[in-house]
Amino acid sequence: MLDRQFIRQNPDAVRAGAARKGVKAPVDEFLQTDAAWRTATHEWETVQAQANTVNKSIGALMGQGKKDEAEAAKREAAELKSKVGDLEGAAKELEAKLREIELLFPNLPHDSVPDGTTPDENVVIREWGEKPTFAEAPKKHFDIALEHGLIDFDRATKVSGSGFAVYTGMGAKLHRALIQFMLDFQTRENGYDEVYPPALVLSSSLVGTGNLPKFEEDLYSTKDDLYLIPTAEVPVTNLYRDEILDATDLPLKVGAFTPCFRREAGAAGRDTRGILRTHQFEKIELVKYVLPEESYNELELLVTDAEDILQALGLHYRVVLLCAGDMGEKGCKCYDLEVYAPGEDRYLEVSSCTNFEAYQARRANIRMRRGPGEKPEFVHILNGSGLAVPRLLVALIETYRLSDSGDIVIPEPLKPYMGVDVLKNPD
RNA sequence: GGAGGGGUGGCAGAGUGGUCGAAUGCGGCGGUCUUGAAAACCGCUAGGGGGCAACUCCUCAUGGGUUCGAAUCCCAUCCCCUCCGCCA
Repeated sequence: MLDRQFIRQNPDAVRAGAARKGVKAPVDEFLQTDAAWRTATHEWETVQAQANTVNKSIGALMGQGKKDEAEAAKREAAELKSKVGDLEGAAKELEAKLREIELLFPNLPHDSVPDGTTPDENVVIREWGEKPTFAEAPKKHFDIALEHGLIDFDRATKVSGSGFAVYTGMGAKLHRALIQFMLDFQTRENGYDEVYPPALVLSSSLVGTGNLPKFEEDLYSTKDDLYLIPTAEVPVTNLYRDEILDATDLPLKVGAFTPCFRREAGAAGRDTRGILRTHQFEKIELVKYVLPEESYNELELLVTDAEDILQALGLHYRVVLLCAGDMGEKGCKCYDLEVYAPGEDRYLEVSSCTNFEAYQARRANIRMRRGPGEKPEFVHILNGSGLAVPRLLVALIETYRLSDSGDIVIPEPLKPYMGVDVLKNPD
């Protein structure tokens, strides 16, 4: 959601910003409805004010024992009442319509975001490490997973259909070790408060983050008006919905591990082998509530917080600044972290770090107050994965499988969690 | 699932159908006093919308209803608490 005042005063800037994302913002519809709403509201309030005055006078007249005058006032009030009802109905209807339109506006890209419509136009900001080299062509993760018995794809399909994985044995343990390591790291080293939120949420929470009403087809829903979360961003961001935070408590940093559920409706047939794209996956999510003037600085810090994991694991990756057309509707500025997977010979997105500015805060009504007597202001909200588990696991086993023996070397930080240094090739 | 109780401002806690957006206390802020602090005393202290402004409207869980008028009465929904049952 954008600031109403801003849209009124800068309709062209809103149109232009949305256009950079390849989205048409309903600016004209907004302006028209907004004007009608304000007119209707004014009319309603004027008559309501009259009615209030008359109603109050009735009480006073009764108190003074002026019965006749009170009766006359009652008749007048009754007339005003029906007028008020009509006007109120009209105003409320327009307000609801305005809100509906408002929720359809995309967020506007920041000035520092490059133009572009496809991933080809994203900009690589920096790379870390080097592409690992192998004596033989490195294996793909699903072959390694089968070789080591880390994942049972067939039984996953039997149990849940396509797009799921059953991690088995050391695969399950590695999966768990990554989660444990990342959460421990972000809470110990980077100052995030750990939270374990529900994986089922009300639709109102999804409106708050911007997933509804526009992107319902991406979500799994239940018969109970609850949705499965597509990311921990949803429950965590909504933690402070309708609250006014104390500015001195900012930045508020929350880290959460959850499963994530996505229908991947638009991605059927893409990345079908292995665990590159599944309907359920696990990740650690980092969410920050910050002062508006700090949010772009906080975005850079968020990116490095997520990078810390990849560096600790010694995995080659790059940081990509997404162009306006590729970053989705909700963000102002977004960096992707892409880890290199040797078997795939490509970079896999394991994190998207986004500054939403006040877009989500406005939808979810999350504000802060700078001091006593100050007006509440919307906070800026940022989030990023830190990181997504399956793709990280892919990069890990593809990077650390030794060509000659087929053994998988466990990187240093994971050893305490794994209890072993190497996954021996069973053959 | 059954029975009962309850949702009021940052918190606690009053509230008779008619100057109640709401007593009082605590907390917070400002002031007097003090070398400074404490204490005491005085004042201020909910959120949102519209309007340049004066001002005005809405909000006492939410949505309906009764009434000229609802925090107050009625109905529905949601949430919380207690007891019983069930359960990891």
